[in-house]
Amino acid sequence: MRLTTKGRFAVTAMIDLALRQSGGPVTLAAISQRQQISLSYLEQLFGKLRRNNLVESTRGPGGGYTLGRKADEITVADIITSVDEPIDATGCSGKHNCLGDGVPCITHDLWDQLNAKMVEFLSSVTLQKLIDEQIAKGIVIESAPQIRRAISSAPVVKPIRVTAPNSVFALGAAIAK
Amino acid sequence: MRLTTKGRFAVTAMIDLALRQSGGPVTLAAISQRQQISLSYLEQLFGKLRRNNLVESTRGPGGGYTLGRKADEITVADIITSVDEPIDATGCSGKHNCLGDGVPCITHDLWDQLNAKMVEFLSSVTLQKLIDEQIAKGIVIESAPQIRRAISSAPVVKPIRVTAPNSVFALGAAIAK
DNA sequence: GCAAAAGCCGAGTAAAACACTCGGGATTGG
DNA sequence: CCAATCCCGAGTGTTTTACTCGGCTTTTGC
Repeated sequence: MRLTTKGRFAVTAMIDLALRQSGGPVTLAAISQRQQISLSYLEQLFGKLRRNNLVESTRGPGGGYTLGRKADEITVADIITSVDEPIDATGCSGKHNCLGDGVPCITHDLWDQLNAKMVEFLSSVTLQKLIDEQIAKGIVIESAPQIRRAISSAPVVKPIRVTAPNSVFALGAAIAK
Repeated sequence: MRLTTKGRFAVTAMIDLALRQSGGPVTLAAISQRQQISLSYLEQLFGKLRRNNLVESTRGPGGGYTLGRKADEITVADIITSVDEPIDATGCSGKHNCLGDGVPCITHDLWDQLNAKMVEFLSSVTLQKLIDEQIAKGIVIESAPQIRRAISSAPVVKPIRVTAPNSVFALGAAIAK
C-alpha cells in the first residue's frame, strides 16, 4: 500500500466522475478543467482505473467514462491500489527474512500491522460516502452543458507542478501480496 | 506524518538500544554492527532523536546512548516524527484551501482522517511493547562484552544501499501542525 | 596531557521515484 | 472523413531519498 499525489488525484477525479455521470459518460477534458488536473495525467490514471474495472470507457465523440460499478461498491482503497501499483518492494518485502539469516527484521510485523490498519480504514470509505459528503456540503453540480461538440473556449488548464513535497508515508512492503 | 526507511531504521535502532541499555550507554558502533545500519547514518538519526529527547548521549570513551525516558513512554509515532521531520508540505497542507478559491480540495478531510488513524495506531505502540515482543520471541541478548576499550576487530559493516524502492505511502500534509 | 573512544555536525552525492509531458495511434459518431 | 474522444508507451526534469565524507568536540584512561 502506498499513496502519492497520484492516489489523491485519482480519488478526486473519481468523485467528480461519480457526481456527474448521470448525464452520460464524463470526459476527461471536463474533469481536467473542473479539478485542475492535467489531461494527459488523467489519461494515465484512468488507464489504470479501467484496467482495474473501476471505470468503463466509451470511445468516440460523446464518449467518456462511467463508473465500473456502483459507487458504494468502490472503496478508496480500491482506487489507490489501482493507480499506485505495488511495485514489489525488494528487501523487506514479501518474505520474512529482511535481515540475512532467515531472520525477519524486528519491526517487520509492525509495518505489516500498520499497513493493515490503513487498508482497513481506506476500505471502509466508499465513493458513495464521499459523494454524500459533497452533496451534504452543498456542492453545485452544473448539470453539464450538454452541448456535445461545443468548442469549450475555456482557458486551457495548465497545471503547475506540485512542487510541494507531498508529505510521504512510506511503508515497508506489505500489500506486495 | 510520513515514514521512510529512516523511520524504520530508527525504530529498529531504538529497539536495539532499549534491549541493551541496562549495561550502560550503548554505542552506535554496536548498533550498527547488530542491525546492519551504517554508522554515519545512525549518527544522523540519533542526532534527531536526541534533539527530540527520545535518547540521551554520553560522550567520550565508554559513552553512547540511553533512552531519554522509559520505554513505555516512547511510542513509535514519537520516533517516526522525530526522524522524518514534517517538512511542511505546501499546497494541500495546513490550510483548507488546497484549490484556489478558499475551497478545500474535496478529499482534504479524507487524508486528514487517514493520517489521524495512522498516528493513532503508531501512538498506541510503545517501545516497551516491541521489546516485550522481542523477548517473547526469545531474542538472545549477549550481555554486551563489557570490554571498554577493546578493539573490536569485527568485520567492518559495509551496508549496501537499499536500492529497493521502499514502497511508499504518501499522505497529504496533516501533522504539518 | 596525549591518544583514543565516542558523539556531533554540516555539506555533498548518486540513484531513485515522482509528477508529469509528448507524440502518435485507435474508435466512433455525425 | 473529420473531429472528439479514449489509449498507450516512452521520455524528462525535479525532488527526495539514502546515504557518505571529513572534520570537530568531549571525555576517559594511562
